[in-house]
Amino acid sequence: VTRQEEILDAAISIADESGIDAVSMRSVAEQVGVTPMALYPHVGSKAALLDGMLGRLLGQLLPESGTPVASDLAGQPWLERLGAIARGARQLAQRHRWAAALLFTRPAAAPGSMRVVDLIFGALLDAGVPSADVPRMERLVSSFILGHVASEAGGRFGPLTQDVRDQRWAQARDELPGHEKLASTLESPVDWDAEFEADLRDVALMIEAVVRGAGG
Amino acid sequence: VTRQEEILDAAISIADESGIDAVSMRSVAEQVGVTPMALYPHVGSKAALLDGMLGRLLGQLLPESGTPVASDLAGQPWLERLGAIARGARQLAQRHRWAAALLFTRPAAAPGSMRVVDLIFGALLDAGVPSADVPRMERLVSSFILGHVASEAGGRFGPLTQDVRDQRWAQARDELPGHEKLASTLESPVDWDAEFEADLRDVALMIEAVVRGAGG
DNA sequence: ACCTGAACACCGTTCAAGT
DNA sequence: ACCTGAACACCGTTCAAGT
Repeated sequence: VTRQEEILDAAISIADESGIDAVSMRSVAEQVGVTPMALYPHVGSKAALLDGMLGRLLGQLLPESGTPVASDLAGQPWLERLGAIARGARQLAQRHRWAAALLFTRPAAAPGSMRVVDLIFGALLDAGVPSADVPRMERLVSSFILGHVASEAGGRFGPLTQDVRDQRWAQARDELPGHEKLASTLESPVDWDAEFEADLRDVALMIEAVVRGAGG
Repeated sequence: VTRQEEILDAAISIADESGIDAVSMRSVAEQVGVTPMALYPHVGSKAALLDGMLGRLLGQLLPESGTPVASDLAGQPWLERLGAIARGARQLAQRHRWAAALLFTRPAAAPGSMRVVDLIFGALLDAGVPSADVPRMERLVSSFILGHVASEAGGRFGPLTQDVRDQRWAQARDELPGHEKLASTLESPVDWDAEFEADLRDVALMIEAVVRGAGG
């Protein structure tokens, strides 16, 4: 474990416990047991620190090639491999709620992120998606996964506060006809694990439809 | 135009010109021509200011019900309506690059966001999606739209720097077989407008597949 | 009701200095 | 090579005071 990794892990643990806003050069330095200025030779700047934190997580998203888990994955059909990546991303976002938002703004130059893209490329090729469409479909699929995962982590799917619920129904009668039609369905609680699996099935339907459309 | 709206618009224009990090109570106050503390009675806090900025944009995403544009939309087939929402969201993110990331973390209690959800509900119902699946499909579709739009705005799809490109190809031969197979395709530049339209077509394929699966 | 000014406890980062 | 300490130009927010 290098000194840099030690610093990144300290920053990650602060972010996990107290949120990304609690990560400051001063708080990280204190956790490492050093002066804020001592971090700079190792991480460069605050922005580079955030990049490094994300890179370290992405390195852990999928197992290193050569490990038993990696070869288990290699033998699976394309849909299993895609699902494993999606579930891994969701798990990562659940464990590190601050990370999801960063994935959009940091161009993901981290080596780990390119391996993830490559695995999706491979799954789509095996599914029969035409080469010309694979890069676009990779962006489509990863946008959905990231969007879903960031929505869950960020609270976009979460329960509204009571005031907002009341406001919602006061408004519903005239301006929100869709909500009114779905009133009974919207009452029941949601099983988010089941929803994610159902979404993955529907994404698979989409991929198969694209393959059919291209195939003939 | 209330004083609050004047403050929100000042903050939005600062964010558009200099990024969301440039929005501070001090910078907004200066633009309004007032002391930082004078903002508090109107916007409450920095966090509420960000919520207000987002709410103001969402109010502009779709036309008020009753306007000509809104009734034009009402007469269209479901796919056109869905496309109009998606294109509106993309346009909003292009004009206000800072806004996309906030949409994940602010539970979107703004009245504007509920109208958008309702329009998607309506489109999915008209498409023939079973009521029980509509809320989930709304989250799936909006997650994709948000994910795509945030990726474009945040630079996740953007061109890598030259160093990273070189690193990529050094790595490609052994660990990135997918990239190697797609080498020729990955060279050509991407038409992002066309990609978004192609994605919308594929999302429509998915919705139709779900309808078929449920229908019999 | 609306605004000001001073103050407090924070930031990221530079610079000169230590060992 | 690695770390420290003081300093600079910023933050969001509280509080007492003004009109």
